[in-house]
Amino acid sequence: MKLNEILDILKSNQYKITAQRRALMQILSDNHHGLLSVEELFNESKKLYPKTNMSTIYRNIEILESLNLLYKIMNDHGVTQYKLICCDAHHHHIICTHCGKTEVIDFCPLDTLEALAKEKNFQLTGHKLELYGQCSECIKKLL
Amino acid sequence: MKLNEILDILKSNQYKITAQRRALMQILSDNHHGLLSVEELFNESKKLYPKTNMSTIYRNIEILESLNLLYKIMNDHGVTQYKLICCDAHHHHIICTHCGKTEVIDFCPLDTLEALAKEKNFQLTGHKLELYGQCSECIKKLL
DNA sequence: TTATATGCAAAAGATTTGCAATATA
DNA sequence: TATATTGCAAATCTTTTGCATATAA
Repeated sequence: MKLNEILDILKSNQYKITAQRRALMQILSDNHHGLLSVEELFNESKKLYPKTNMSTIYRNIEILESLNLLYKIMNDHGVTQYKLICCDAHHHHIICTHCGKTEVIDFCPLDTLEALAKEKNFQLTGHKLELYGQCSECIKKLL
Repeated sequence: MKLNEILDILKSNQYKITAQRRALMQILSDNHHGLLSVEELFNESKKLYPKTNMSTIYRNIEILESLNLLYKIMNDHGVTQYKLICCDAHHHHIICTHCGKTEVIDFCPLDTLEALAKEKNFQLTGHKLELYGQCSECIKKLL
């Protein structure tokens, strides 16, 4: 998502645009690479606005989550990582377990999932499909 | 998985069977309901062996994870939850977001996922497919 | 008997909160 | 100016660790 889009969403929800908030949104918006931990978000934000405080990062993550703008996972080491949810169509990711790089997967078995949920008498409200592996660069590095 | 199976795996890996360990394994083994948090594992274990300590729970979770016997997710509230991995065929779950109940889903689009990974030049090492919804009992309760 | 496991308490790490000061709109 | 936001430090919560003691095999 572009920076301006996020800022507009925030504004239209009565949030003010501060320098520290803008820095964090910039980092999230620019990040096409992968998933970022709170600490990474903090460190990157500081590069744009050195005074940023960790509580500010947490508080803004909370806001983004409440607006359903954040995709959140726990990696294999138990670290929570974030990424902006793209505005475009629903999709899934393949995630490099070595460097954290993600790519969008253009596949979703939603119809099947809905049928399966119905079979079990569950009302399906969401689903998660994540692929894990090693990207080509990391495979090279690891050889 | 049955209690004896887990205990056998532990024994064959040179782990001793203590009362607190047995209690935890019992809880995990008996649990066909859903996913349990560390705190729940602790409280349930205490019912079987009151002296059990929280560190013991953590240390045993660590062992089970190292033996790849535990399925671990972070729920929507950021709480880590566990469940024994069944020995039988690879499968996925549908999870009730209200009560935590899980049921096994007999579907996996693995072939497709492998093809997708190949397309992206990723070496696929794993994947996660989880369905979230509300089970029939909870739907009734929530009405 | 010996290696492993445990309890306890302290340490480490992650996240949240209260409050006074600051900055946005 | 009024309200939301931030920084700071303390509080809270979760998880890990060191070490002496206890226990399984």
